[in-house]
Amino acid sequence: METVITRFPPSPTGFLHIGGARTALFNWLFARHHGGKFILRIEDTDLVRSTEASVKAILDGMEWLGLNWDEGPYFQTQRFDIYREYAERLVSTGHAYWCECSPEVIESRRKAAMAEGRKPKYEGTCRAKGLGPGSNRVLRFRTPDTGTTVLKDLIKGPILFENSELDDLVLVRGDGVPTYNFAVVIDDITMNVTHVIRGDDHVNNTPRQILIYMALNARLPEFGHLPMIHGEDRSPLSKRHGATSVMEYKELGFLPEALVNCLVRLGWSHGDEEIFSRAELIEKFSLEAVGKSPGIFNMEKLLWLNAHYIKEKQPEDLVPLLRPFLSARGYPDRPDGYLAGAIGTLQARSRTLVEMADAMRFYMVDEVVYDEAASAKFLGADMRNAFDRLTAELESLESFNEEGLEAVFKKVTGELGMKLGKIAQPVRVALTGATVSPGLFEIIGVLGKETVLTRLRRALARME
RNA sequence: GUCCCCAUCGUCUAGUCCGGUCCAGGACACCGGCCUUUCACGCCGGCGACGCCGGUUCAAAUCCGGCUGGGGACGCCA
Repeated sequence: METVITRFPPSPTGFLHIGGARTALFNWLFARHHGGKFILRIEDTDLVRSTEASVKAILDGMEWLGLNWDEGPYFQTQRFDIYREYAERLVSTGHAYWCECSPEVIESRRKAAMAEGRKPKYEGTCRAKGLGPGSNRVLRFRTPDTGTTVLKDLIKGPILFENSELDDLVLVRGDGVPTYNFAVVIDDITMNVTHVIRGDDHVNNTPRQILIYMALNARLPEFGHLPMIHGEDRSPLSKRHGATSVMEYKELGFLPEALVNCLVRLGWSHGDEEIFSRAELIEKFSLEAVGKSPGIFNMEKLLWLNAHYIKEKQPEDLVPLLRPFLSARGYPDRPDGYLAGAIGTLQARSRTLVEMADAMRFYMVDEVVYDEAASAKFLGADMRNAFDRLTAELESLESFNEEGLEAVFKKVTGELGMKLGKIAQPVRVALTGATVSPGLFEIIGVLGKETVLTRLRRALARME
């Protein structure tokens, strides 16, 4: 089999969104699985809406997800000469002609057709005029009047289109800029793309594109159309469904491996498996296992996956990822080792880095803030004695490890004839300010002797 | 309106190509229980679906037709 070449061609009119990211991911995986090439191409022929900031945002998103490309990014605006050459070829072979119909006329005919319940189509007014190029004239493709165009879709199977349903699409605009349907075909031909994997919304463009390939005598690539991703209400994913930009997920504290895992399972499956490492994805990915029906993006599953990947990581590896969230909260700076220790106690309790950073507060601040209800309930005068004894015992404890701490707590509770549970919550409140936290001995181990004693004494002082 | 696509638990899906092994399996969420110094994690259990109607067949989630529902496209946007 020849080298597989796929591409991801975003238009730089916004951020890299969830749908685009999945398309990119599937193209990337397909190329990697087959040991082929993955090309990044920026489709910026919409001069008005394209921005450089969007290009940057898309590249950032790709990089964060780890979708590296082998060629590009190419920019369509830098390839006008190529398109012009192919346009001339189509004219000289009788596959394209110049049209002088004004956009206004076309538009009003379109509306009229819709109003009458007909499919709006360009009638071919200028087909036989034999016009040459001129200002404001567009170049149109001469679509065959009869016949059937077949799209052999790798995902959906064969789809038939009657050529009579199609009209003479514009290849080059009045200002000389090529349109999407023309530019993609030329790009995919000249970049030797072998597999076009893209969103479902392009199915209806495909017969037109196939006709252009045929007019150019170019070899057809394979096509695979992915079903769309919808929001909870089954409408196309948009802002009102929450975060749509990939980078927003980074800011919400998600790990790229979780998003990738979530995205790949939307439409693709491998038996009953849910969790896939990058290497496993590359090994197992195939278009045959891609489903045909649209899927709904499910935040709960993403959270579960993210929790999984947070648990799986080494605490040290989480430190640099968490730091931005920590400093955003204005916590004092702490050494890596200390942070890693704290993270280790929070991994099983955090679904996102945001949750983790929030839960980190008591590890970071110099003085804990007591939850009022908790302090009223657990830091009463009845605990004075126990805290007194505990403080004294801890003061003389050499190593603050689990065994030593447990021994101390057992000794004190034994002496006072109380259960561990009785003293645990008050100590927890004294150390963290709240009733919910990681295990007591874990916390003490991370906080260290000095801080623990300071916090216990401060709590003791409040017990009047 | 016209053309195109899709249809299994609330959600993601396995099974559908090659009918019987499926009174439909897994995962998320939800509900119980266990573990336990709190909360989580983990473990165990529960709830829950083949859109509808016909046809073919000894037998249909699986094949065929229709209907309904959803989505997409119909731009000098991509």
